[in-house]
Amino acid sequence: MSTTAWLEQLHDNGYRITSARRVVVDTVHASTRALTPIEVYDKARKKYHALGLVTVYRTLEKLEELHLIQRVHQAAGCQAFVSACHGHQHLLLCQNCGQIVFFEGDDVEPLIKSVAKKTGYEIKEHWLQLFGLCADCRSN
Amino acid sequence: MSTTAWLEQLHDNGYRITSARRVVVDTVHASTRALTPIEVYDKARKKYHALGLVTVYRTLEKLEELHLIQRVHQAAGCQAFVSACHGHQHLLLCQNCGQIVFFEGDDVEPLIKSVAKKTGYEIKEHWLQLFGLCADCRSN
DNA sequence: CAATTATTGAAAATGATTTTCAATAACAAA
DNA sequence: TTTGTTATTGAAAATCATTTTCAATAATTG
Ligand SMILES: [Mn+2]
Ligand SMILES: [Mn+2]
Ligand SMILES: [Zn+2]
Ligand SMILES: [Zn+2]
Repeated sequence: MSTTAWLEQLHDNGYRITSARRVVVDTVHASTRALTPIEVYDKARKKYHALGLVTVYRTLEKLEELHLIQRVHQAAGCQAFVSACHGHQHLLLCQNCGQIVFFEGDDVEPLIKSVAKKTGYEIKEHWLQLFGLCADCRSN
Repeated sequence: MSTTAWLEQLHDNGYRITSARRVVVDTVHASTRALTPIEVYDKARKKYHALGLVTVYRTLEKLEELHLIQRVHQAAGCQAFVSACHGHQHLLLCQNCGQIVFFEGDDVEPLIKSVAKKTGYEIKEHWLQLFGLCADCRSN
């Protein structure tokens, strides 16, 4: 999904397209790492000096609401965001450089059924996240 | 694992057993829901009025360090703690009442191998969490 | 019991996020 | 294109969670 598609989404949902929003969208969209609001702010400000941190927060909030980005939970903290995955995918994160890859093809259904049976819960949702070292970080 | 075992663990690691710590340990240990520091504080203060919130933070920190409790990540927030699981287990949470159950027997190894192969990552760790409705919340 | 020293809670400090507000920029309609 | 309406902006202040500082106190050890 392109940055223009993100801007369209914003527009279609009644939000105005502003320079501040463009630069936040560009920044998050371009990153293969999860970025915190401050990191987005620092990167984006290089392209648009007048940007305010508040606007970064407000824009991230809207992008999350429209499911264009998603929050990434890590042992180190849970304030960072990445471009959202498409369809049923999960995250794989490099513990060294932060690089993120989505993968699909997990088959947790049998597990879910067995756990549901044992516990009496009706299971509605699951989170799965893998951590490791990317090819680059392994060799260097 | 009993509360006395937790206190022993604290003691064996050079920490003193105080009234404040006892009451924090009791509170977290007794709960089948994840509790935030403020929730622990409110509950524990009913038994020990002089307790300070700072001490709750400090005690939780030590319990986490000794792997007696673990942080629970949820869409609503990531500051809550529960008694830690034993061995290789994962969490199942009720989205309505917050009740927590641990389960084991996931087999994500084949998936991990296949993802490792596709992505070139060396996978070191995984998080899996299930969400749903507990038996009580389903029927009521 | 006495001496040592970790622990305590209050208060202040910090850091992240949210709210308030007046100025401005986006955009729909003319 | 101009114009009017109104969403959006950034600065500053407010709020909320967490951490640090500090002098008084309580837990341990001998
Ligand atoms: Mn899945
Ligand atoms: Mn597992
Ligand atoms: Zn890496
Ligand atoms: Zn989290």
